[in-house]
Amino acid sequence: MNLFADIRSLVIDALTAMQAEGALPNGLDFSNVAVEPPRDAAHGDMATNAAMVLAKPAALQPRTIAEALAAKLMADPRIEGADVAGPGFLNMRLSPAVWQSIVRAALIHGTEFGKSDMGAGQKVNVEFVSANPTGPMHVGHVRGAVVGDALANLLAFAGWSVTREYYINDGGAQVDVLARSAYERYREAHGLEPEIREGLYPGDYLIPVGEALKAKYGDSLLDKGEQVWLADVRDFATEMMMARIREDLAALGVSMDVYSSEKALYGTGQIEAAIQTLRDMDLIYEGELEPPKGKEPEDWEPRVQTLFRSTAYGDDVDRPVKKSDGSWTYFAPDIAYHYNKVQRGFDQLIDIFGADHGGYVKRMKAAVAALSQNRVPLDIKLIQLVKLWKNGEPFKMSKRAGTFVTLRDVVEMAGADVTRFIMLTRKNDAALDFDFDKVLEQSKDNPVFYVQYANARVNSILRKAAEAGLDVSDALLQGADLAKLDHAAEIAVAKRIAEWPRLVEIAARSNEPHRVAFYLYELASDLHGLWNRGNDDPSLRFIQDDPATSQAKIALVRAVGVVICSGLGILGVTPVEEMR
RNA sequence: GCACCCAUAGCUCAGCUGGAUAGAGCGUUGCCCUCCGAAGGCAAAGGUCGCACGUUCGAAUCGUGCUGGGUGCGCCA
Repeated sequence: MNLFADIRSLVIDALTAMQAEGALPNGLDFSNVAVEPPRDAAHGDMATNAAMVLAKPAALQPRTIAEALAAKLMADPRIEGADVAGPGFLNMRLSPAVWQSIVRAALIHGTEFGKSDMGAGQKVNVEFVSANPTGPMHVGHVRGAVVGDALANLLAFAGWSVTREYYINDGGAQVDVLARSAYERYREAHGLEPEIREGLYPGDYLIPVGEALKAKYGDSLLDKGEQVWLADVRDFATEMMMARIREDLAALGVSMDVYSSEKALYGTGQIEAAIQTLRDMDLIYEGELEPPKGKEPEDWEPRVQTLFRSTAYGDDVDRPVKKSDGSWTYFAPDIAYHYNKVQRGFDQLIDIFGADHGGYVKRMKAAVAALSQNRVPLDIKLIQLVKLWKNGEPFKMSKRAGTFVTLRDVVEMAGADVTRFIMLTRKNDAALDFDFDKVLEQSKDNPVFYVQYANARVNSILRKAAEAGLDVSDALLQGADLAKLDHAAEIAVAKRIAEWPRLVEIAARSNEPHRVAFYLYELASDLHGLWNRGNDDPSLRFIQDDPATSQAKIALVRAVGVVICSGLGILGVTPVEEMR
């Protein structure tokens, strides 16, 4: 289904045949032979660098190889022309039938068109969001949630078996702070003045937690010491926050397959076991760390800690797994958690972190490399900041949350579809501006609108054609005489459609879902362009007097719509049928 | 001080894991609706790809060293 892969294997077959005939020496490595669309369309439809890559190892002139290869390739009916150009490129022109057949393939496979088996069913775990269960999700989490979810969709489309996972940080001091904050709201629910001291969470969202605590415990916790209520209130509040977070995720259209709890790792021996595994590899020792250069912490004094020899796996310094008082650092349960993922049999791990966790990447990769004996690759995607804008100025603060803009604010103001698309219009490691005014604008300045408009146009054309008395069912369009799609402008759109399966593989290989968004923009642009050419050249209008010609043209339009829907599906954006 | 990320047109950004004359959108200039949705399209102008070496047949892309910006750097998570 991937045309580029098909042509590449055609090239490889030709090269192999040349070896059999003695035109090329045996034992050449073909892995660097690439088949790509040339940047400049004037160079043809496909280009291969085979002659340049093989010239040196074969001890032949690039031109000699290229000419022999061209002659071989010309025997295939799909190849209409093959010219040697530049330093040794072989430019191929494909027969129109090739492109026309792509349109048919898209119609037959529908939104399955472009699916790949590249992942070969390997198990990949995508861990994302993992927001602390101490409050509702805020803007900072939204981009990570969208990127993680879209990446998971993309990998599934490319043939991986994907697990979406959320790691609940419910084991540290921050959930005690949550408990104390909720307790003040509990007191408030009894008519007492809450004491929201410095360091507690001030947001309104804890008021319902206080009321729920009152409903459950009555006044039995009032005027009691922390040792009486802390654990219960902590569990109760954490549970309520997680319920809230699940709702937030649902509002964005994200659902997790697995929620893993940090707290659940304590007391089960899992942390000890993970650390012991490292110790058995001589990667754990007691030692002192050098003070950080530059700005030294004021209260620095050397302490002996339990350290992980992460430098053995490329980290800059060894990292503590225990604090000087002997308790675990945050890193220790995280090691155990990643060990758990390795033991569950994943072939690949992906973590989506905020950019402020950049300093954590090397040690986490070191831990996974050590614990999996370099079997399981860990890719960590760092998500850069989102800056919100409204009315030309930075948008800050939420009335509800007190200190931050919540996910709910964003989704209510922009809608889940718009939010998701915009969050995917930058690569993950570049900062992103999110302007509420621009993302809702109905113009070509707004990529969401532009792509949605293209899909609405497809539907509009299908409606008009039906009104004109044409049968535009997929079954009929699949059988259309696509040889009638002979105009260069139409072939150009078919070429773009042909890129889709390849783009899916490129995006999946690099774990970069944003590429899908950019591709859809280009495809939309092609459709808008073709549409407008119909203004000047009536022969390019989709609905013609001749029903067979109309069907072929509408088949092309429908194929564009299919790919847009497929791509939007990966991004998690609902295609609109009609603009209002 | 060290590590990681970023630097591409006036502005906002793509750029296929090394390919040919580096691409979009905005903005500027000039065009296109008696015609399937002009909420759109076409065209022009605009570049030492931060700088300097290096690897290569070939570098925006890979390596090294700089410059400028962001993030992080034991007893937070």
